[in-house]
Amino acid sequence: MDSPRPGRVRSEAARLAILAATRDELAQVGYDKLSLDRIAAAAGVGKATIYRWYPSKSALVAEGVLEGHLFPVTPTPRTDDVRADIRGWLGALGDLAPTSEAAALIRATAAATAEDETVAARYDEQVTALVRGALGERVRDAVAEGQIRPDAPVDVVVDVLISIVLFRVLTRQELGAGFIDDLIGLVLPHP
Amino acid sequence: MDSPRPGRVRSEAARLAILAATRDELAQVGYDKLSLDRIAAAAGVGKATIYRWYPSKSALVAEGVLEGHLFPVTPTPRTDDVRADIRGWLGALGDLAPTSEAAALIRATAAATAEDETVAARYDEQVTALVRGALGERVRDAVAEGQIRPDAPVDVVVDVLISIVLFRVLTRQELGAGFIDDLIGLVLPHP
Amino acid sequence: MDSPRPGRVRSEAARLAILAATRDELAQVGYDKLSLDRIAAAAGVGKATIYRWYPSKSALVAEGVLEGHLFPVTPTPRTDDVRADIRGWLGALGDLAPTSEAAALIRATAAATAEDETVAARYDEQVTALVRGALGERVRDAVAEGQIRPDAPVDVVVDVLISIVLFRVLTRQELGAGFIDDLIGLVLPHP
Amino acid sequence: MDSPRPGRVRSEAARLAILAATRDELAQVGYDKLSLDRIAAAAGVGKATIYRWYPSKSALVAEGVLEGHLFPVTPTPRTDDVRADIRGWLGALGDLAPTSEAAALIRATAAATAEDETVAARYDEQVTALVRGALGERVRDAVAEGQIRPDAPVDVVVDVLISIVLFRVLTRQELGAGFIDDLIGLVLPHP
DNA sequence: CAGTAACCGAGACGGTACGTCGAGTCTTACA
DNA sequence: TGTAAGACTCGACGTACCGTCTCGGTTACTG
Repeated sequence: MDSPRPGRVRSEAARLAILAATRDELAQVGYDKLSLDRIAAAAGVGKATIYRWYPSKSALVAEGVLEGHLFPVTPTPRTDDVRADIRGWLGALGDLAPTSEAAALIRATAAATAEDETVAARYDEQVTALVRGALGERVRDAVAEGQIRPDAPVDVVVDVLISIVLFRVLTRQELGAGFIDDLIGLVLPHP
Repeated sequence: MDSPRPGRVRSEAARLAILAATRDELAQVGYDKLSLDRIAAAAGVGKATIYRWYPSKSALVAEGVLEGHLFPVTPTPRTDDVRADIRGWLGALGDLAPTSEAAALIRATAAATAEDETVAARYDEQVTALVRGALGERVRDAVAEGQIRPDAPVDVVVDVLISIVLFRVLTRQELGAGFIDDLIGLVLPHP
Repeated sequence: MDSPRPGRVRSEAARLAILAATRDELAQVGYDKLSLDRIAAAAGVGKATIYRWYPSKSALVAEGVLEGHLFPVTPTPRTDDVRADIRGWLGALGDLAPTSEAAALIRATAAATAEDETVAARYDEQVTALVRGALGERVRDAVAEGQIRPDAPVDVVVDVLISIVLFRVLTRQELGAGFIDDLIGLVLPHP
Repeated sequence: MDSPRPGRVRSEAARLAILAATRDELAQVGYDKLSLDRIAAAAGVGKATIYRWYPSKSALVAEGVLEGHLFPVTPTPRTDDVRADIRGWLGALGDLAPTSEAAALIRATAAATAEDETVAARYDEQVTALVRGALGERVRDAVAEGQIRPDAPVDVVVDVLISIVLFRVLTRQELGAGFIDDLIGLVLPHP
């Protein structure tokens, strides 16, 4: 006889549809006006299915952050020149139009971070830590290679870079080439 | 000549009560959960009186920013040593407990900035510009006095300082003395 | 001696404009949705001017009734035949389309009467009494002329006629020729 | 076959609570001042639940009429004497104090009928038709038994009776014994 | 003929209720 | 037992009126 194991298995399709719909909603209307009714409808999912796994709106956003579905962390291509690399990374983010979907996502995530402490914790673990790791490694290598003054406080440098990007996106200001050059000159000091 | 419009004049008492109640609400529950019903009740004001003057929740917050009722910009006391001055300013902001009312206000304002473009513009004009002006003047004087390397990009330095403070408040991370020292060493280079 | 008080005299133009606008509003949207804001705007009058003279919405409607501006009491043309006269009066009211402005006014007045006791009293004095007087005189004359059975209860006959008209207008039913003929045969009995 | 729609079924308890609260409100404050907020609170029901099923205030009243929860149609006890029966029915309604809850309900329903066409239709189907049916049957039987002149227009007689009652309740006039006797003598003619 | 007092328009005020929408929970039928 | 559908309570939204209250300005009688 078969062992009757009643119960339907969790639908992975539903889970992914929920996260995708959440990301779309976030980008389009922001965190404040996020509607779980709309997300459920767009994902073709019952509202209860969302609440079965995410206890609240902010938990859903946090989970999206955790999954990496929300925040497009641009990888840093690597060359021999650390300043060119960082300039490329900043430039890519700086080229984001303030009206672009990616910028809207960043702003929505920032709003969620401001509103909810658990989202802030998730954001820090899953997004900031990744960027910090990647940038930090690149800068540390550059220090080892002698491109940067050996006493440069690498963690502070990385935090400054992240902060500046976030600030510019939040306030919808451009991140111009001149500003980037000055910034690199300031925080990546020659030996 | 501007002819005074007929009708009863706007009540200044109501205006101030609304802004005060808005500030309280913002600090207590954040931008996302702001309730105009509650604000109106707390201010002893009809809801229509709020909507008569502010077309939306974000406009109300923007007006609060404009009036300077929301954001407590700590003035920079001035000594002979620019690094001590900046260290004092950063330290005062760094001492804000993440749970303090002032920190909650900053986070709420940041959320409003992220959600709404017009708030972002107001924020930039009325808050960032003030801080930028005060810090910029201090740093420029220091450059003139020879405390800082003459080719330091003052505007970038100031933006970095503001960004870092905002980022730390948003992510609810402490702004420790070590971090502050490293930061000052990095962005206020000796000649 | 009794000297008339100084000060500006009441504006008759404003008074008439208010009553006219009230009548228009009543016919268009009914008593329930009557808006004093709209009436004031339509009459080119300040809201306070209305409230200076009428303590409430229902008082305004009552005053309109009193002035005879609201209810078009169709006069009864008189011939030798009382049944033809009454048939003519009923027919004129019966021809009112349920969507006509006059029918809407009657319904609005009925609603006001139902809602407010003072309006009911005014309605009775100023409208019902008029119709009762005119119809009653006509029927009494007919009794005297021998067209109607002498023991017919004239007041009851008149009340029946008024009631039937009001009921039909309220329920938006037609007042057909057959019904009218049967009604006249019933309540205007031959000697 | 009607396939049952998915989803939670409509709560009968909520439906009945809404109708009961509506009846109470109608009797207390009348149609004009009906407050759906108050009804929802009294019924222990969310406002949206009311609006889910009734598109407007008048539709809610219409449904109440349909359910027979609003209008207490006094049944006609039957004896051998049609005039005594009708006199009893009129007397029962005539004894309603103008301030009684039942009279207030009738007035409120009349106001709703005047304001809204769909309520008028419902009222006609569900209330007038019932009374018309019961009274009509009684009168027709009396005609067959020879108590009333055979050519009496029964439908008109019944409409006259209903109209008179409504008119008296609307205008808050008493329905005295003398008036009732005269009325019966007029509309229920002996053979 | 200047004062002055009641009038007027306009419109802001504190409230109440509207009809809609969203959050988070619960209850169906189905798979 | 998980799922889509959808009804439920609660509470906020932004709008419309209510009835009251200033405003500046306009008559028209009075001293």
